[in-house]
Amino acid sequence: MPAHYGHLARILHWCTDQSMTNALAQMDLTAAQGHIMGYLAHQKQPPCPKDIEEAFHLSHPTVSGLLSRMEKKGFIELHPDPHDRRCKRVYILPKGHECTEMMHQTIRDNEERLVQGFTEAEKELFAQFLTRAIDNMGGHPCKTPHKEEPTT
Amino acid sequence: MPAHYGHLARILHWCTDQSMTNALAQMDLTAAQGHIMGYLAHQKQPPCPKDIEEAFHLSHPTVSGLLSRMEKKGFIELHPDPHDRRCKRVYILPKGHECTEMMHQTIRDNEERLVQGFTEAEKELFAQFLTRAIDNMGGHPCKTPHKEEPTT
DNA sequence: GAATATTAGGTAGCTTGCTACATTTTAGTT
DNA sequence: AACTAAAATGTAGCAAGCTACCTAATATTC
Repeated sequence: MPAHYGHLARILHWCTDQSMTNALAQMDLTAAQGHIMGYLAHQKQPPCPKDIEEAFHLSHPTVSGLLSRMEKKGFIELHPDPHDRRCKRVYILPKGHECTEMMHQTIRDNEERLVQGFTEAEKELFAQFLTRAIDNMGGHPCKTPHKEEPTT
Repeated sequence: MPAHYGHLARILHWCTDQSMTNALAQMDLTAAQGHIMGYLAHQKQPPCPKDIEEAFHLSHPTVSGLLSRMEKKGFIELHPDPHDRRCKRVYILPKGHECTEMMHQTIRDNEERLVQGFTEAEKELFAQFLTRAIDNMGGHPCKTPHKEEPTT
């Protein structure tokens, strides 16, 4: 039995995820809520829950629950869209804005740390290997899971 | 911004996980329940819930819930340990045994497929890169997450 | 031997994921 | 204009993770 690539990939993913989760916990955000904050910060217009569902491939009850908890903690506000009374719009409050730079810094730190001691050639090869392995597994069928998510 | 190694690792992990989850679903097992079946099959003695908690780093209420649902579906049976009335022992029923070879075959298929078209040297290098990246991230602090788990 | 500590497990209640069904509003058809 | 189809969200209820607190049985200690 050679190397367990799948298992190694799981562990590596777990490491980066853990790092972000810890950073978010210090701001009173759960991992899932942090992912959504990251998405919100990248949007030009306040998105509606439907947009979030599609970006993260989540069901609408899941998004609904996440947003209401984030609203309760004062990170966002939900207001009905005046042009379409079916929709709500998600607005970031100041407390929410404070999180995003912290999150981006965490991502940058992780990326740097992950390939610490790699030569430039090794970095390139590593990325190629990961990409080829993903392709071999049939790519990411649901387009790109967590597409807009700046996490990890 | 170079390659997002963390993100690629997440996607690769997702691919292999998906493959196992689909295989398990055909046997009326959820992913978490399948992981536990794999563990049970590798034990010499029928373990108690406590052993499972430690092997998978899960809380006892979580394990308790999983086992009771697996028992309800006829994959396992729980009997009190005659030597220690605090403990229960988890016994695999025939229906449970049917799952494990299928699971192992799925793992073998995934591993092979993942590095399809890789030369032997490339395989070795890939495993090294993954391991080095994990080390750079501080390893897997909680010893090895999902240690005994043959899944992925 | 009796009091105390540890250990295994249960229960309650939370978050985050899901599906299925109901509701409301907009869009499209005739 | 009225009817139907589609779209956005809400609600109910389940799985799987957690923490916190409780009970019962074994181990330890005095």
